[in-house]
Amino acid sequence: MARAATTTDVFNAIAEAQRRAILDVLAGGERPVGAIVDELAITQPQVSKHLRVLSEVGLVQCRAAGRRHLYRVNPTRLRPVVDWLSRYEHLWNERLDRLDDYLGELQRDGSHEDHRPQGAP
Amino acid sequence: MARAATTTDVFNAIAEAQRRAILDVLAGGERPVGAIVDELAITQPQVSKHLRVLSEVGLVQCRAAGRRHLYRVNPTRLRPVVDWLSRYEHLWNERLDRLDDYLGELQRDGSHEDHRPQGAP
DNA sequence: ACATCATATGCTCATATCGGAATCTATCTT
DNA sequence: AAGATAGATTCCGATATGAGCATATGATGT
Repeated sequence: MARAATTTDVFNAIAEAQRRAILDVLAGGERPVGAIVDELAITQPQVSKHLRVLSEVGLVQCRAAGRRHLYRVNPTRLRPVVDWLSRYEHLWNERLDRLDDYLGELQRDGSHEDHRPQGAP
Repeated sequence: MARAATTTDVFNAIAEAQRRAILDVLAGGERPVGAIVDELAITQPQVSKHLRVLSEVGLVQCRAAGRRHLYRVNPTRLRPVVDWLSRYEHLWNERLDRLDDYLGELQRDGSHEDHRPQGAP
């Protein structure tokens, strides 16, 4: 056997730095492919292929809008990674810092606001 | 270029399921190679090779004790992954659950006990 | 219908991989 | 010293990869 397929699981999908970069762009809101191509220095076919991988593991979702395909990140699929990491977080001592972050966030927005539809300037 | 080397960064190193399994074993404490071989169903050479990869990215450290090599996990090296994930955690609505986990942990340790919000089943 | 824009797919290539089997090195035991 | 034990390393083969480039698909506007 060679290395596991990138579409095997989320761990393999996010192993590639460019795929993480794409997700980072999409974390700013729904974007067409071209916007990713412009923002990162990757060719359009590469972006499309990476989006395909991300899509197959469910990390992004697509919506057709005219001749454009709008991609958005689906962060819930990162859960296996978060869960796995949670076994190790307690091994180093930053619970308090992280707790403080969460408390701060909680206090700041106070409500359950969820899908901010991209405040495009 | 082919896929990035597994030793490129932590993301690539933990992409392989067996390597994560090895780390999981080591999360239970320092272990010799043979203990990993016994606990997981992997051949000794494979375990050694995986340990080498994990070692090169700093996820494990080795200590020689006689003819045995005791490995232990170095969880601080998971930090890049945690940091990257933190950009996405706020995008899904589990702050409260996670907060509760942290609060629970905290209460068990005994420090900071007055941050507990009311209710929270 | 046609030209154009936005995206997806197909191909080829070089490369790093994981697994298996054999072997080497270092240390302990008798 | 000889043998046994614990790990590490090397060689091999099969495979999936990411990049580049050309091309196909599909929607828009005129």
